[in-house]
Amino acid sequence: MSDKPVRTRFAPSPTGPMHIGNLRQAVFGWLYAKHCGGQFILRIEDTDQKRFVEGSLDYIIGALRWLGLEYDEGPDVGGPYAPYIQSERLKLYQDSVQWLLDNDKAYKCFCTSERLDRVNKEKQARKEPPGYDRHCRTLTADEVAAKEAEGLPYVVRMKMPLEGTTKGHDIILGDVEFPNNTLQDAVILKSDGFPTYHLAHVVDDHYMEITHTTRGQEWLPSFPLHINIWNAFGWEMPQHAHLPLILNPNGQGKLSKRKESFDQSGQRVLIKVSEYIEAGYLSDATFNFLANIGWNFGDDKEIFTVEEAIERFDLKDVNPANAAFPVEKLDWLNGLYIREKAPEALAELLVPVVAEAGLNADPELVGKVAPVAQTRIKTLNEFIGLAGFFFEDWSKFQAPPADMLIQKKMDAAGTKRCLEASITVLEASESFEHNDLYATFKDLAQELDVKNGQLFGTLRVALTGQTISTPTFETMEILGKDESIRRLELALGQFADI
RNA sequence: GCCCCAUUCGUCUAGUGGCCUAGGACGCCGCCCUCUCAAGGCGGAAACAGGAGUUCGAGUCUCCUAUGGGGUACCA
Repeated sequence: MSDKPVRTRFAPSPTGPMHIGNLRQAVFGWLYAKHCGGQFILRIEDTDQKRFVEGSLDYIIGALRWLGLEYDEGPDVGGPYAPYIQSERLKLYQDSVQWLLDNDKAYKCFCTSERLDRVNKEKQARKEPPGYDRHCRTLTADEVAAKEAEGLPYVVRMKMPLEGTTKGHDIILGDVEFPNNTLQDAVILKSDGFPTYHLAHVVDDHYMEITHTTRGQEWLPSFPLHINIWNAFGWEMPQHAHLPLILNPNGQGKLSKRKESFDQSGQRVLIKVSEYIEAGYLSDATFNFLANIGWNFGDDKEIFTVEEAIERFDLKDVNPANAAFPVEKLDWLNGLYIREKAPEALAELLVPVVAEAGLNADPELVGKVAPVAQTRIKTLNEFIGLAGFFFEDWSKFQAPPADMLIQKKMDAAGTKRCLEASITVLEASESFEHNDLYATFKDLAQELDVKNGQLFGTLRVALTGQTISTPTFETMEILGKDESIRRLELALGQFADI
């Protein structure tokens, strides 16, 4: 092992919106680099032209920035090992492949896809494992020259060992080994001149001086291929960590953006990072949540800051087992982070949410409402459902229907009486501070011989038009005397005919 | 089919041979508080996949089976 500075990378493909499971892979790589005082690199692996999706780079960068995973080098920030986009590094891969060819570590394969299909079908018919039959591996130099002279397209395949085992070591999994007779002569350079992932990532990791790789366990089966590529070049291999996968909440299959899944309560599981942002999840809560899957802080501590996580994190402590996505825990965690925010800070986060909902996001009003909603929302967006009425046009407030105003074990006459008495009390009220209001109305309930809940419930509905809302007297205080009375009178109007 | 990885409460996890009568958290249930909904407080149910070994002693080590997951592309 060397004493070179630790360098990790996150190397997504630009195939569309960023996946939440993908973001967690980035968290672990980033955390390890930070823990070691090293560097974190963003590299774009776009060697498959067909899967390229316009705008992907923005999604990737946006997601990383949102979560606070700043990278030291990358396509938009540059760095000493630029470029950081694989399609801009083709020469390097082609030269590397040429070296392997020259040194008998790889060979050109002229087989057509038709022949490949046929070979596979025949193998299957004989109940043999599918795979390339290494037909071109034994071509003589003359034969190769002849085919090239014909202008036949070719791919380059890795010349894998035929016997023995390939042994590897993984930081999380420990020692792993694979029988070589089950390995394939994988394609490393495609006929379009682009390398495959297998070749490109090895070359890049080497030249970018990556010391520790992190990637999902779905890559484990190709680990022996990569080991053989590293060995063929004679390069010192970085340490590898195959991270556990995030499975659907029911544990069936890995979390995928291609097929939807649902949690226990029937809610669709959010997959794209942008969906989490739009739904009003906080980045620090999301970070905490993601870091807690497959890794834990220790000391029975589940709530921690980014700094604390950096301090403690180590790849070797990552749990090797795949994990069902514990979505419901994010709601709890997010609610917790919301509650712990200073009210002003929360209000600041809420202003854009209110505006986004098409409401009047007056910062002063949001500042008043935020504290009374704080313990009642798990995501920023829930603020709208609970307290959105504050930000509607007050002059357009409609009186709720009578049956909504009438509380349990009450009738229209009784409700009317409550409203009338409440208006009288409010008009006479000197203080509009919610504690005073509470005391006043508690007395009124007694006078009227109704339960607190009956009187307060009617007031709540009259004031908010909702049965679930911010607390009644806090609401009254924010609405102010005139508006409160006006709304009660509107409600009273629903009982005009009795 | 073949190869690889994994397996502790419903879920995320602690646990690296005696400290385990298995700890924490979410969720769930109950009680308290209470103007709704929350939050908060208190309490509860709930797990070492199964079988053989190794050992004085196994959740912890080995093997087998089962189950789950991943891979098996000129995709990453």
